[in-house]
Amino acid sequence: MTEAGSSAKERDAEAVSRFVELFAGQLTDAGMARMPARVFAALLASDDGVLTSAELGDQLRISPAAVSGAVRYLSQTHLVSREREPGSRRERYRVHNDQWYEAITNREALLRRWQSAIREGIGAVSPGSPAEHRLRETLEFFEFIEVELTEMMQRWRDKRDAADGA
Amino acid sequence: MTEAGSSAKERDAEAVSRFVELFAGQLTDAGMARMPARVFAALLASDDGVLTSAELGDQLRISPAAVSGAVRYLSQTHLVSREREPGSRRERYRVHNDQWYEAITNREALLRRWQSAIREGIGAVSPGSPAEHRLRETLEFFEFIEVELTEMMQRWRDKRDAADGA
DNA sequence: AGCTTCCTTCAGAAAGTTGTGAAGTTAAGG
DNA sequence: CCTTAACTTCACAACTTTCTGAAGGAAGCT
Repeated sequence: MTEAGSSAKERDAEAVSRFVELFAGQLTDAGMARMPARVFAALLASDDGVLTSAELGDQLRISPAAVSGAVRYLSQTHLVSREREPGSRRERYRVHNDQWYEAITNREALLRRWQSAIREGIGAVSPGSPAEHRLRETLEFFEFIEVELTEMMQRWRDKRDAADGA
Repeated sequence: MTEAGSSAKERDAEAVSRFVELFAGQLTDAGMARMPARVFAALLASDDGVLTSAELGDQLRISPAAVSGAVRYLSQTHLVSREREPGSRRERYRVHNDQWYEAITNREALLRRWQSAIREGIGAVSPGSPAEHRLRETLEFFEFIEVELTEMMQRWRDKRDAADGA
């Protein structure tokens, strides 16, 4: 009876489910919608990082429609990729570490929109006012962050490559 | 008639309002609740970075209750600070660039919770499995980010100090 | 001390969001 | 070519969130 006890040799479905819900909850708090968060967490904890629609619906007790909505969001934001096993109509969803690290740190589009909004603001306040100064500094800050994030991810890739190569 | 035309010498209340709503919208998209976002944007665009409750309610067309809720959130998250002019019951809210840069980049608490959740997950999957490997790398990534963000903000402060000192 | 002004809290109405069932679409497989 | 399995879309119901008006409380001013 090696698998009946809590020998920790085998995957404990219940403990995995607890993790999935816990981590999904954190992601939800951080702003991600609930279903995408749960699907993402389930994929992260899955054995090979791949699950089918049916497996997801089954594990999370949600309808096919909910799975569909969640994976659409996740693949649009590049947190997971969809695959189709050739000669099957079963779709598979995969989480790939390299991909989703990039996805969550790629705030470039967001930062650009913010910068653009701030420039609007600079045009609206009185020239030379403290408000203008404040907004200019804010703009500089966002520009700084944008560059820094890019460099940070390059450092991460280097670190990963070094670790894998060793 | 210098102020009647669009000479851009004066603050254009309507243009400022457009900026406030635009930027607040971006913040809302990024996950911030609407009222806090609007209040924050209004403070950013205000002349001295200070507004009273009444001014905020007036400018944004919202009830005192809404102002109250918004500033409670904003001061809890250190995006604005509250002041009380001595000998007045009028409260004033101030946005201070240095403070809120730190606030929005300080994701330490969040990252810690994520790390802790991931550790749970590592305990739940089969030792030696790809799932374990994936979760361990994820944990490393979050630890990396935590350090990097700290260093990034130090670089920002240095840059600011250098610019101000010059 | 009492009045007044301002802020906060709270219950509830209005608005928004989410997930489901059911119908529709696509493509494999006999 | 028809059947059938799988995914998607859509309308709606349940649930949440949000903002307001009204009542309550704190602190200055006379």
